[in-house]
Amino acid sequence: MLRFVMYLKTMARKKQYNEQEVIEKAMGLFWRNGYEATSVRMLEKEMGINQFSIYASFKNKQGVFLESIKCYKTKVNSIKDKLKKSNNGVAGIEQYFYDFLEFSKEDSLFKGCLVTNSVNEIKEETDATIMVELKNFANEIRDLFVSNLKQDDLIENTTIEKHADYLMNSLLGLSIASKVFNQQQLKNIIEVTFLKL
Amino acid sequence: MLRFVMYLKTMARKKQYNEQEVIEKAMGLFWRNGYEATSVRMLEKEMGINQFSIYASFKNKQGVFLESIKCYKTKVNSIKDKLKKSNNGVAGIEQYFYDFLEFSKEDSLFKGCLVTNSVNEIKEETDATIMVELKNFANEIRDLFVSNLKQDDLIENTTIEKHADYLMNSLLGLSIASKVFNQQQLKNIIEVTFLKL
DNA sequence: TTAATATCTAAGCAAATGCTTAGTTTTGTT
DNA sequence: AACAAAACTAAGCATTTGCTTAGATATTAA
Repeated sequence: MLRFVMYLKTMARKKQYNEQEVIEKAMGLFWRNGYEATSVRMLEKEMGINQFSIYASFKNKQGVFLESIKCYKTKVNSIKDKLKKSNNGVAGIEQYFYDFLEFSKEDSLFKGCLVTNSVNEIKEETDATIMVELKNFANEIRDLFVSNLKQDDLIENTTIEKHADYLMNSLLGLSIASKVFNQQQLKNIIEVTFLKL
Repeated sequence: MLRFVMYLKTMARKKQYNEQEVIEKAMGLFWRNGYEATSVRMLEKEMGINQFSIYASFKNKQGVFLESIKCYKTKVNSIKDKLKKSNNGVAGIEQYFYDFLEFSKEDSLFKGCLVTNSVNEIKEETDATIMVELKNFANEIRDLFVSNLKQDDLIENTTIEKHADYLMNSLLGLSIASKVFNQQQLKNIIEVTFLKL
């Protein structure tokens, strides 16, 4: 109550930007560029707002990055949800691989997975917060693999966890492979990965 | 001849460091830290020589990095040669996966593959030279996979190339997975990867 | 209209970046 | 012993880094 009154009392000029919108742009830059190689000046230009506003809204560069990861996660949700609802076992997982490739492509450039790229850059000791965030993300997808694997009778229950790890590894690989190999090779990779499942 | 005389004439003070030795130290730093996050001051300390010497020997930071990649390649040769001589098909490749994990481990920390890490950091447009270098490296290992796959009768000749891509993808994945998953999971990944080959 | 205050612009800060230079030291040749 | 020249030290360069601050502007409640 008191707080509400105080808010009204101190309410003044409105923000001229939408935090969600500018974070989406920041995310794109981090995705293309990586964390270290993205400077606050570059963020300014990309987000279209002044440094003051960046720091007012997100505290610091790491804050912008953490929000970008959150934003990335919600974007990934579109293909994650599809997998969640698929209910067709391994086939659904295979489709997820193709969906990921499409998702990570901008024009003809493959950007990989923002989270995977970050795992490579962030050093556990100095940025434990971010690393925990990243490991959680990987495990969320792994869990979806587990539940889809259970839908088929192809894989023994005892080896489902192993197969989930196997599939996560292939997916992580694809994040890098997409930057090095051509489209046909990427298709081959997915094909062979699921060949004997 | 003339050149030799000139060399003798201008011969003066000797270098107080061995270029190969200091590059090995630089490589270790890049491997642990990545390219962007490694500053010339850090290189100074790690290599144990002054900035002047760094620039005299390697031209610039990128020069140090390129030499580090070369150095990394010769280090990898130890396990690559083992694979080359193995002559036992898929089993030899599987052993290479384990050898790589051991090779990329420092104390209890997995550093991944320096080249793979770099692919993630370097953007094709700005650092084309390095990217070419990295793609070549990946293809060299891929070629070894091809020739080992041919040693077995397990895989049809028509699908050997596909399987080589598949294995390269798993290996790339392992470079990241080793930073996120535990030892048992890594073992599971390799096990399943080779289960039906 | 006016007072209060959140948000803006733009200039500025110290520190770190990659790289260079001036000047000293060490070495080999004469 | 004296000279020439490569290799050293250490200071310094311009630029960029992440972040802050002073002051102008806009918006709301009274």
